[in-house]
Amino acid sequence: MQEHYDPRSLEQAAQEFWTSKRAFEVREDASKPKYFCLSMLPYPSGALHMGHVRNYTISDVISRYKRMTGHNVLQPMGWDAFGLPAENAAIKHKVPPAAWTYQNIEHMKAQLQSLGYAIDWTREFATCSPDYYRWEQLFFTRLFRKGIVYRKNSVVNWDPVDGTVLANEQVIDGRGWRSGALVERREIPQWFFRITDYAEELLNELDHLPGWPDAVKTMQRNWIGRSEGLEISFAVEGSESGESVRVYTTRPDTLMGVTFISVAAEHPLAVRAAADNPELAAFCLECKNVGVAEATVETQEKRGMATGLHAIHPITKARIPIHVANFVLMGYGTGAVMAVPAHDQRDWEFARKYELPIKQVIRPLDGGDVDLDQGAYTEEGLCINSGAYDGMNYEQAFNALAERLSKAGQGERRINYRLRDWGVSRQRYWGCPIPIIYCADCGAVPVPESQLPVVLPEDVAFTGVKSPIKADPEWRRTTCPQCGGAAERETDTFDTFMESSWYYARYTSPGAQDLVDQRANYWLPVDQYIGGIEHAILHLLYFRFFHKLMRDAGLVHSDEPATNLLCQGMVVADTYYREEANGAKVWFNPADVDRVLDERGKVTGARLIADGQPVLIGGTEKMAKSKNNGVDPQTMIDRYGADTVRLFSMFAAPPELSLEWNEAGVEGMARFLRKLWREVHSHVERGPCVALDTAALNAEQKAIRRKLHETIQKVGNDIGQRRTFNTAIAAVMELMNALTRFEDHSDQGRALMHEAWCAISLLLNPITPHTAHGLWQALGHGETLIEDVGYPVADPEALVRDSLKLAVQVSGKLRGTIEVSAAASEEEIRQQALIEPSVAKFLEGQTVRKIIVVPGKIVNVVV
RNA sequence: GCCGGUGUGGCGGAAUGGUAGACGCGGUGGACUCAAAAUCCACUGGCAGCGAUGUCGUGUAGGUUCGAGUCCUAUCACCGGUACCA
Repeated sequence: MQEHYDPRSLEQAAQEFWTSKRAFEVREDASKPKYFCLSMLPYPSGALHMGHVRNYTISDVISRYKRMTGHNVLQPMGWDAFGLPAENAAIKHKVPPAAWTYQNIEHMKAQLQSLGYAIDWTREFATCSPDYYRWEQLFFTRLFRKGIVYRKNSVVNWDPVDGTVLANEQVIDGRGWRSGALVERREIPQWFFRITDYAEELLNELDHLPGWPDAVKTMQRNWIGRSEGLEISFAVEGSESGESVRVYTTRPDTLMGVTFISVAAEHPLAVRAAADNPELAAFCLECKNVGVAEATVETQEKRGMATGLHAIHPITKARIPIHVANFVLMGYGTGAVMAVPAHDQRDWEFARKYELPIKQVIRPLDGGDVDLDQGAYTEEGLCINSGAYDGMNYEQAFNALAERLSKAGQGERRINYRLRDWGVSRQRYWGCPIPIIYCADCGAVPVPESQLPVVLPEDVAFTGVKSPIKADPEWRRTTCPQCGGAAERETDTFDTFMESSWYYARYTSPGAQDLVDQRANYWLPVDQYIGGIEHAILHLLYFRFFHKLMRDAGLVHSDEPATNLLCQGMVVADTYYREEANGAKVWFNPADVDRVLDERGKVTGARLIADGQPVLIGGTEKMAKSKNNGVDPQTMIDRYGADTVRLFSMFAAPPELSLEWNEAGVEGMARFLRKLWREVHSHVERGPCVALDTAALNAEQKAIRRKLHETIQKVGNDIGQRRTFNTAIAAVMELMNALTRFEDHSDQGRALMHEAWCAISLLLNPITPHTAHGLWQALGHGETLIEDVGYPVADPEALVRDSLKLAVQVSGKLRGTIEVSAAASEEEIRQQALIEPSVAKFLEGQTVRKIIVVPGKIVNVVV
């Protein structure tokens, strides 16, 4: 055994051993329980960042642990290779998106391998490969025939100067990021998936996912947003054709309080009214001068304008003005809402601003007063000022109005979802081509299976604004699969959420001549899925939806893609900057900055190492290029070794919280591994030891052995059940501290130490597998694949205690502790607590009212 | 705006409603050394006290409970998502 801990040689040796054994290549094996451990598909952005390291280390710890508990573990890896950043890089660096992407993959794969993950690399793929996306195209054409996909108009951010569609993140303060032009909402035809047909199932199945975080399930429930209400028709005044405006409401009990109607700028009524009203036309145009992002629409100043048109209230027949409002969007619901300012806060503010009437029609159940000068009353209550409906509660009024309106043909009950159908068309080059051919005679025709894949050309000159396949008439030109006539290909590509919605299934079936084959039903569903919380809604909803589509196509047999989900927090770091004369901030990397401390170790300032001059401290933020606070994993691996980096990532915070990168902390982890190595080394140097005889141990030895087995129990539980790797590591550190203080070189003392060092090697193996590999070998086991050794299990006999320490409180305040026999009765504990001197002095002159004894924990004497 | 989350020493964090601050970092003092690095030992939430000890303390304000960091109500700050970033 080497005397000093040398991560470089240790890690190389372990990795070569695993590779030569093909240790992590797996196939279906009916004799073992399967375990599919999956990390979210990485985007090959250029270099591995700490977020990746954290994600894959969590996954690796769980994978190796599960393998050690006898599971057949699949841990795959691949690349989410299509996407916008490749196009941006192409513009900036004049490299084709494909070449840039492949380069990044090669680099990042080497980085991943240096971290020693137990990945089955034979299953790797990149989603930009035609061998992958051809099956996605095939599936799309099948869904087209089933009627799950359809085409309709929808709005996009349009940059009128560049003549291109912008992503929401490319719209900054309402302007295109490159051109600076004000963006416009523009309608274009796009392809959609009928995800709303699955809304009910996507909602209900959340109740059958106990292994998913509540936060994710709650967000998905709210996103789907199921509501029950009425869709009501208001006749438009003076319309000969019987035209009406339809609104949806979940508060039909407030119908008598409607004082105006708001419609979107694109609503047919608004368009008609604007035709002979230049002022209104200008306003409608202005309403469209804003991006499509919900956050933008909902935070802008609420504005509106009267159309001059009126609707007729279906019950009271009152004339109700119709307004255009900038916060109502066409295409979400009916593009029109009934406004009840007395009982809806947004309508109240709008009515106040434009001096529209506010009519109270609900009074509180408790009979209290409502002050409509302060705001809307939005709670449920009883109807007033509502004629025949006065005195009814929410449900009674809802039912009565539903019946009356539906009899009159003016409304009906409806279940509505906030969830909208999934638009999958993107007007971009670097994505999977949508396999549709447009024929003048036959319309939109799916590309036949025999002609798939529709390959995206990779060797292109891409300069920015226009997609090469849109610019190239030759690529577009084709013949109609139905009539053989001249036709054109679709030049839009898929949303990249498409590729990441089914990749997990493809991992199970490499080489299959369909999306998947029968192997998918051995591995699926995924047993543990791990990724960032930022994917809580979109990716995870599409992922669940796609699984149901595949199920309904007979490809997989489960209802949900993943039974357990772990959402890890972000990796953050300190930021440092200086302000330039023009107010611009220049950011400095934490590695280039020294912090100034006071005598208590509190940070009082910071200075740049290069010039010794002060820099400002900008707080702790997510590692990002824009703040120059990213820490390169490769530098850390080169400096400390992969195991130290893995250990710190798991130790610094529980997985769900954000992790603050701190190099001093990393040094602490390196120190721990060095110390562990040194301790095992000196143990091994003393030569072989005798077999452990647990019956022959003295009291001190028994206490150490109990500590050992308590730690074994805790670590197994922390890694296997609680997934709190930080506390598992802390427990091992605590054990090691106890062991180094335990200087007992007797035969049984050394045998006990041997048991302990062996157990620690195995306990730490999921987290620091290279070090564990070296220690296990040094402890006399030869070069072994530790994953096949088995995870330590606590010896119940070692856990037995003779006496317990109990805390004693007097009226809830801690006053002392007592040592009681493990067999002591409650009465004995009571007596002992009362005579304990530190307790008794607080009882003088007091009357003991009762004594609460919580077995094994605490005694509370209430006075 | 809306939905979800987080808030505990100088810092990261620990704590099935039961001894708040485990473990690590940082800091202070000491040992070893010609010296440094490495390593080892002791102390380290605030206040009062030589000390024993007392007292305050988990964003803020209330509440439930024998007992609240943990549960409830309100509120503030920060983070994530908000349908074309992934």
